[in-house]
Formats: sequence, C-alpha cells, structure tokens
Amino acid sequence: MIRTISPNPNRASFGRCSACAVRSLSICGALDQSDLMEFERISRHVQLSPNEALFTAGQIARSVHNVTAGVVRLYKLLPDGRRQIIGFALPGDFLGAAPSDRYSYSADAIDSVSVCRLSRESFTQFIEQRPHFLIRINEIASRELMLAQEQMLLLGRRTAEEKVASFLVGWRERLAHIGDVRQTIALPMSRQDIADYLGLTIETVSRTLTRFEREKMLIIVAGGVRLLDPTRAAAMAAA
Amino acid sequence: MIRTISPNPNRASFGRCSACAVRSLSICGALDQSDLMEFERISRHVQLSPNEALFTAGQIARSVHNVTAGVVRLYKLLPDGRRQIIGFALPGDFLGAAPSDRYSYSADAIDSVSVCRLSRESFTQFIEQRPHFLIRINEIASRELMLAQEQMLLLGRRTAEEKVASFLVGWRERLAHIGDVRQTIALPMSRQDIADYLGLTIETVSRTLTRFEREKMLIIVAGGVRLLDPTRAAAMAAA
DNA sequence: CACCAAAGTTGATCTGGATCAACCAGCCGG
DNA sequence: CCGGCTGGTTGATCCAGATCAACTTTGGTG
Repeated sequence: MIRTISPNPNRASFGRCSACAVRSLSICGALDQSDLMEFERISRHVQLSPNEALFTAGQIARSVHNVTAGVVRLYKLLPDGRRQIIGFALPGDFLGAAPSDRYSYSADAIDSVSVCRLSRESFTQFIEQRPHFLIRINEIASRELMLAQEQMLLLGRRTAEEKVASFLVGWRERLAHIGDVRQTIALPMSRQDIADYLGLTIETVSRTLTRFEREKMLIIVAGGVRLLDPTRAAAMAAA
Repeated sequence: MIRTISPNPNRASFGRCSACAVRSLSICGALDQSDLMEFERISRHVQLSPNEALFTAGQIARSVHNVTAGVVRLYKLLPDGRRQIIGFALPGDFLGAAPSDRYSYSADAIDSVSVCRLSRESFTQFIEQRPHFLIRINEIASRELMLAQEQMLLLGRRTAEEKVASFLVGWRERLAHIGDVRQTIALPMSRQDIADYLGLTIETVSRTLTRFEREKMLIIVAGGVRLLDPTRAAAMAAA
C-alpha cells in the first residue's frame, strides 16, 4: 500500500484527537497518549453536508468511521426501495463492525456531520497489537448487539404508540449521554426517517405525535419535541 | 470463588473438547492444543431436556455457553407476555456477549440440548490473555450484529409471505453450514416459535406455509418442510 | 415578499394480518 | 381402544395501521 511521506494534510489539526470533545465517549477513550498520537496519524478528519453519503451498502469496505459531530442515518434497502433504518449514530459512535469486506448497510449524514476516517487496514493493524483496545471494541459491539435485540422486540411486537414513545425515550437518553440535556428533545431526522426506523409509515408517526400532543404528553416544536410527561412516556415505552 | 481440588467431575469426558464435533464451527476453533486443554478445564458439559431453561433475562449472568447439540431459543418478553424470539442458536453458536452483568434475554432448549458452560470470570480471564481469541470473538459478534440488522429489515419492512420464505431459506443455510444437508429442512421449533421470531401470529405462519404447499413451493412433513422450488423461495426471500 | 418545493399534517378509505372460534390429527397414558 | 391433551390448521370477522388524497406549514430563493 502506498503511503505518502509528504506532510500530513491534516497537519493544521494536529493534536485534534487529544482535544476531541467526544473522546471519552468513543473507542478512543481506551487509548493512552502515545496510542492516541498513532491513532491521529492514521486517521483523517472528514466533513459531510446534510444527506451526503459516508458509504453505501455493497461497496467494498475500505474505511471505518468514528462520528465526532452530527447525526448519521444507518439503513438497509430492499430491491423495491423499502427502507429500514437500523440505527442513528451520534458523536462518539463507531461504525466499523463488519465480518465481510463489504458494507452491509448504508450510512449518510442527516445534518452536518464530522467523522474520523481510518483505512480498514491501518485500523486492523492498530487493534491487533492492542488487546485492551480490542476489549473495548468488544464491549461496544455487544452493547450494539443488545440495542439491536431491543429493536427487534420493538419492531416485532410493539404497537405504533409504544414504538413512538420508546423512540422518544431512548433518543432522549442517548442525547443526555452525549451531554445534550436540554428539556427539548432535538429530532434532526425527518418523520420519514423515524417511520423507517420504527417500521411504520410517516402518517402513523405524525398522527401518533399529534395525538401525544393532544393528550398533553408533549409539545411539538421546530426541530424536536418537548416532553411534558416523561413518566407517562416511559410507561408507554416499557409496557 | 471456591474451586474444588477433587478430580474433575467431568473426568469421564476428558479430551471431549479435542473430540468435539462442532469445534471448527465454534469459537474453540481458534484454540491450539494447550489452550484447548485449559478451556476444557474451565468448562463444564451440561445436558438440557426440551423446554428447560439455560438462563433467564434479568438474572445475574454467571455463565457463558457454547452450544454443542440441539437448538436453543433466545427471546425477550414484554411485561404483558408478548414474546420476540431474537434468534435460534445451533451447535457451534456461542452465547456470551453481554455488556451488562445480567442476561438481556432468556434462552431455553427447544429439543435435547448440550452446551459447554463456563463461568463468566474464567472466561473473561481466559480471553484477556489471548488476543487472537479475542479477534475471533469479535468476528463472531459482528456477524451476529449483521444478522440482527438483517432481521430488523425483515421485521420492519417485509410482508408475511417474505418473512416466512426468508426464514426457511435462512434456516436451510444455517443447517447446511453445520452439516445437515438433507433436502428436508428440519424445523424442531413450534409454529408459535416461528411466529414469535418473525413478528407474526401462529395462524399467519400456518396459513402461509399451507399456501406455499398449495402453490407447490414445498411440502409440509412431520418435523419440517421439503423445499420443492428453492429458486422461488430464494426470490421471495430476496425481494 | 411572493413563489415554489419539500416536509408535515389531516381526513377518508382500504387491507394485511390479527383475533376469535371451531375443528382436526397425533400421541400418550390407562 | 378410548379419552383427553397439545400442536396445528382452517374459517369468519375485525381492526391497527397502510394507503390514497388533499391540504398546510416551513424554508429557501429570485
């Protein structure tokens, strides 16, 4: 593989990894100072505009990604265009698990997104000699798997009302986890995205949200919702 | 933790790991002779009758398991009893991923099942000093995750017909992978299990299968189905 | 600031799969 | 050989959510 010997094109952002706001949330949280410098050397910072693609299902998987800002939509398509969103990636989230050499799903930016991009090769090399890092990756993979299993339960056995309530409660928790604790839950994704995440149609999502509003559980505001009755929402999500 | 110094109660099965029929399929396939002996020392062979529980969601996760014979049902329940089967484990499959200290799903035997059971502690110790083994675990976890994502697409966006066809095709592949290549697809699980796996009711599964039979795509036989038109089934599963 | 396109809401109607209700076929124990 | 029990099938009906169709709101743009 050819590797340039000219100055790193990302030189301007030297030290960016140590200054990274989401480092403690991400896989990089397990790295010490020297590991971090090496990580920085092999990674490249990439900016994406809304709706720009990170990668597409079926493509050869050349890179792994680490989201540092914005929200990424992860989805699978059926040949006839039906879409299932399998997840939303937030700052700190890692997109890399792949047992095959091709992406099994597509990913694109919902809003303005920043990611660290690494070639799969360097990433594989990097982890192979850092067992503690592997353990971290493992933890992340199994947490991911647990979320996926939770989502299977939701998709297979919950009603529309329960789906929407679960989504709001879960999304709020994830936002809180990355430090966004405003009482208004930001929803950067479209109604269509929510529908495709919950296995519903856009109309059902819209109707369910307006019903929640009518019932004083929440208020729909620009770019999100404000939860008035979190207890009720949580009860709906659980049952 | 107390560990007996008396002869291993599994002494009768000394060498069973090296003789294990599913070793090449399982995580143990990555172990050399000495690792295998150590693995054998810390693992215990357990037999389960049909419908006996391996573990239950919410319990403290003391053990990890490796299926060596039979089929295991993995599922989650809602408080009101609605059930989602998140997977069927076959010989060679490993049940261990858990980011928390409690099982996030329940598992029980469908038919007669044999498993290797290890305490979580010894297992964690075991892997921590064997990076190559960790890599293997990782591959397995990401394959698992990919399957889960495929299942999300199925649950969220496929019709009943597509669900049943996908299930049959996928199950046939898994059986073939463990060496069961009879033209009759064995279905040890009940219709209710299939329904709970596909997010359908027992009646819909039954009706769909009898329709497939009427349309000469397959024949329903005791304990399974015989695929007459695999091409058609595959087309249904894909589209 | 008027226009247009895209996103979201709302209403009317339809339907795939759920629900409710028999019924049937093994299979086991006496 | 019979009765009952469990798992599976089949039929009739229902309904949650899909589909179809306006309509409204929002946000960008000449």
